[in-house]
Amino acid sequence: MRPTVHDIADQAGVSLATVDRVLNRRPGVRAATRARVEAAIESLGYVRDLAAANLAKGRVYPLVFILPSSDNSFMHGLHDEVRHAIARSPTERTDIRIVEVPAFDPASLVAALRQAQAEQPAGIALVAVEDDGVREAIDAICAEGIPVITLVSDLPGSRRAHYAGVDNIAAGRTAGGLLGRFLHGRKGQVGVLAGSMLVRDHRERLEGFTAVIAADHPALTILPVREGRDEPEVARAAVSRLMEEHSDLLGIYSLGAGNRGLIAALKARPEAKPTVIAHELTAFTRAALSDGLIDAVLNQDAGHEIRSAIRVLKAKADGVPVIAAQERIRIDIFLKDNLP
Amino acid sequence: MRPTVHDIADQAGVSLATVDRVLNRRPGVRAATRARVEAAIESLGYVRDLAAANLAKGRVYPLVFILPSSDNSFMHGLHDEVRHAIARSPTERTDIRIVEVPAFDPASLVAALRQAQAEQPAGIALVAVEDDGVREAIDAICAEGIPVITLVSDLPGSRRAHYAGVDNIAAGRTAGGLLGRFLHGRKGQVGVLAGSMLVRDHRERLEGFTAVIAADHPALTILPVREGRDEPEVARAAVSRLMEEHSDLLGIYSLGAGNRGLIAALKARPEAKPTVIAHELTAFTRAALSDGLIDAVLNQDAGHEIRSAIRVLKAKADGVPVIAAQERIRIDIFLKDNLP
DNA sequence: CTGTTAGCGCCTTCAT
DNA sequence: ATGAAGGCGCTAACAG
Repeated sequence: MRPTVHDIADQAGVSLATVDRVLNRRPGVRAATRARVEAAIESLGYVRDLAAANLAKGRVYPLVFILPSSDNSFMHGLHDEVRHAIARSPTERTDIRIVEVPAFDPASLVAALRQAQAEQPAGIALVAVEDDGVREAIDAICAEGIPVITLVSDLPGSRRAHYAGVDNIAAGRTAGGLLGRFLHGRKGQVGVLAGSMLVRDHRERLEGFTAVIAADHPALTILPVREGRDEPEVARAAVSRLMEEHSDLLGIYSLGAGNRGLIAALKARPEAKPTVIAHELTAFTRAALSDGLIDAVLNQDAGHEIRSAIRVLKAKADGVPVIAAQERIRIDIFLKDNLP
Repeated sequence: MRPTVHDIADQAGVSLATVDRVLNRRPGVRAATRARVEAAIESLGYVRDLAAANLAKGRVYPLVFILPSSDNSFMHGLHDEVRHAIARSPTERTDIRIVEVPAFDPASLVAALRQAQAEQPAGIALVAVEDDGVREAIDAICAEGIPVITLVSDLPGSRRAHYAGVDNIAAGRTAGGLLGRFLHGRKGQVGVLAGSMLVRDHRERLEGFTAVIAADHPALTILPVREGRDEPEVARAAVSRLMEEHSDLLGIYSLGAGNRGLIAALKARPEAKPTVIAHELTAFTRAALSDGLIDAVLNQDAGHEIRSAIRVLKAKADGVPVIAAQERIRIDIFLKDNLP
């Protein structure tokens, strides 16, 4: 049988209340007594039953998710997954609030963070934007002991407790490796469509992509990056122009969202079909994969990211460890042959 | 506040004990009373607090994992993951026993199932072998209300409650798609190395592979399958022979385990480097990927499979639903560019 | 058939 | 500074 608080109390010769004070680092215990209790905990190998503790406390985990209000399928999916999590709240003891902020807008993000902080939730998750003000706002929250984690796009240099998202440099490298092999030694130019160079995930994907093309596929030249703001219409215009200016384009790497626009542009010029690698599996990219318009899709599973974020926030709030391997968000690669 | 058993008792005008009997479908309640209680449960929207129930019951989940004793890295990894789960048992209320059986041996598997059944555990997981005796043994256990799930290799036609493993047809299709694109229109022969055609996962991978090659890459011819028994030495010999007999081999799809042998054979003939797709990321395949000896590795994450199997078995034992998307085991595709 | 009561492991007033 | 007692939501004897 696992040792309980009663065993500790017996062994240390104190009451349950004192044991509890020591366990929860509350004041009102003489140093000597505390030491006795701690010795008992140690020697018995006690580990607290979190479920029982939560039952007694009636604990719920108020969490705030700050998400950009971008109008693209990936972000819609992310929102949906948070809503699903909200539906599970009763059994998971969570109380999740979604806050929407304009995309790529540091000031709004900082304001949202401040407001979330005022609520003193058990944890905060956000899609970060690379900005020092954001960094400071995050650090201020962490300083209060509230765990903050980044979602989808990380913010190194901040004190965030965790990043729930893929390794974007590896994602970019993978795109480069696939595109290079699919193009198989042909010589020519490839274009890159990004959302915004303001977010770290897009910058890192480009970095990985560029590195692999340069190292392993020197016959390919990368054209200057076009930005589509992750908005379908902007993306469409950018890709159309790209294809007009370079009629002999061999490939396109779409490393952001708004692929609806990319696909529209590809459809508009069926005679010049480049090899295309895109990110995020949505209804649109899925159809394009099936049709052969897109050749491979790199995906991050929004459901996994959200569930992982919640598990990690709860664990951090309780100060218990997580299973690291379980929380690594993987890059899914989809070809038309393995669509789920 | 969520309704509790007390609320039900009040509303139905009965005692806690009666509510509990109804909730747990135990006998000793008049039909009329039962109906009243059920009406109260319904109208209050009651959902039981599993954590509290488990606390009261002192519940633990005795589970049996039946694993083949094959000497290859993938199976070693699978064993390791179960051991990790055993280490977490205290906090997860599980009590896991590992049973080892010879690989590809239906009779031993049936014997192990019978013995596990005798223990009346809360659930059983096994790596299935395609065999009617195994099917019957599984069905007999399910008939007793003990959930059985298949791991890595499924057994359709049995009553197993769940399959924790990848879609092997899709895996084979993916291998075919990648190999075809990497070979990019070249004309010639490709070889296939399997473990045994007795296990369903290998048969399905072959099926998917063959279909895609035939449909999308008609310039490629698939040679008759060689079996390596998932044993490194047997696999090495098989591949060596294959390469000797076909000096102009364009590609190899290794759809089973024992890739240590495949790699040794490839190294022995550096002058004739075919394009190679293999399964399972291990220390050996990882090194071969880095070295360019293998071009892509399809992987199933053993840790995810084991954790998923445990979650599902517990859920089935409790009769509660699982999050389907969370339990889908994905096919990871690794190139040298996205090694974790 | 139905109800009373104690208790799972932990936390929290309220006294002392 | 410490302890006694009651309760979280649920289950399980044991009585009636």
